[in-house]
Amino acid sequence: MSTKIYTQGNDTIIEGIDCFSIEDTLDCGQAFRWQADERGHWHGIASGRYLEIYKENDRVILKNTSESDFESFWRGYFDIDRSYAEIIEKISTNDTLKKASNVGRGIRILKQEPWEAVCSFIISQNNNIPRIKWIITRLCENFGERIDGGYTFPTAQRIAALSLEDLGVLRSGFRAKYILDGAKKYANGEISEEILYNGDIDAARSELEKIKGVGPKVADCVLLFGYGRIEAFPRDVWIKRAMEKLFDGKLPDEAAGYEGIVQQYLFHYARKTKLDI
DNA sequence: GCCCAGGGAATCG
DNA sequence: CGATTCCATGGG
Repeated sequence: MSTKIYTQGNDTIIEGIDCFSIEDTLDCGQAFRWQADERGHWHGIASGRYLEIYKENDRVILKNTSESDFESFWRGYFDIDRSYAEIIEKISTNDTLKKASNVGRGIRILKQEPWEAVCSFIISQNNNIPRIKWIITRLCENFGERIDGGYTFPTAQRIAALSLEDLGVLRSGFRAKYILDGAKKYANGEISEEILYNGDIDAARSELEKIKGVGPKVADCVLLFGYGRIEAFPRDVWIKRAMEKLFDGKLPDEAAGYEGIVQQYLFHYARKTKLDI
C-alpha cells in the first residue's frame, strides 16, 4: 500500500496510509490533550500548535495545515515514516502478539514534547485517566499560553518559577512536588537531552530517575512517548497483569527491538478485553 | 466506608 | 536486595 501526501486548499491530506486509527492513537492513554467533537473530528495542541484532524473515507485530513507545517512537525509527531505493518508482520510469528496487534493495529507512537511527557506521566502515577486529563487541563489553563484553539502546555521554565502553593489549583495531591522538581531540573539543564536521545537505554532511564517521582515506569513512558525510544517498555498495572496471564511474566523474543510498540498493543488489548480471555 | 487508579519514596527486615 | 506502607484526590 502506498501513501500519498498532498495539500488541498489549506489542508494536508494523507491518503492510503496503513495502520493509522486517529481515535486509537489519540485516545489510548499515551497523550491526554486530544478531544473528539460530535462529528468525530479530533482537536488538540502539541508543541504549541493547534490541530484539527479527522478521517473522511480513506483520507486523513489535517485541517489548516500547510505542507511546511506537516513536514516540519506533524509528520514526525504521528510517526508517519515508520512502517507499522512491517513490525506487526514480524511480531505476528507469536500467536498472542498477533492477536494483540490485530486489536491495536491502528495505534501509532506519538512523538510528544519531552517535558510534556515528563509532567503528564508524573501526574499519571497512582491515578486514573479521566483525572489525569483534568489535572493536565487545569495545568494548561492556569499556566499555559492562550492561543487560537486552546492553551499550550506550560514550559518547564514557567512551572519552575512557581511555588508549591501555586500548583494547588491543580488538585494533583502528592504529585505537585514531583512536578516542581521535574520542572526545575528540566529548566536548569540538569537533565541531559543527549543521553535521553542517544544514550544507552538504561543510562537514559537513570537520567530521568534523577527527578523525584520518576521511577522505571514513568521513565519508560517518557522515553517512549517523548524521545521516540521504542525499545522502552513501560510496565504499568495492566501490562503486569497481561504479562503474567499471557506470557508467564516474560516478553517473547519476537518483541525485541519493538518493545514500546508491543507495549501499546498489549495495553490496548488488555484494557479492551479486560483479560477475560 | 471501601476500593482502586498507566507508581514511587520511605522505611523496614 | 524484597516486601510493606504511605501518599492526595475523586469516582464507583
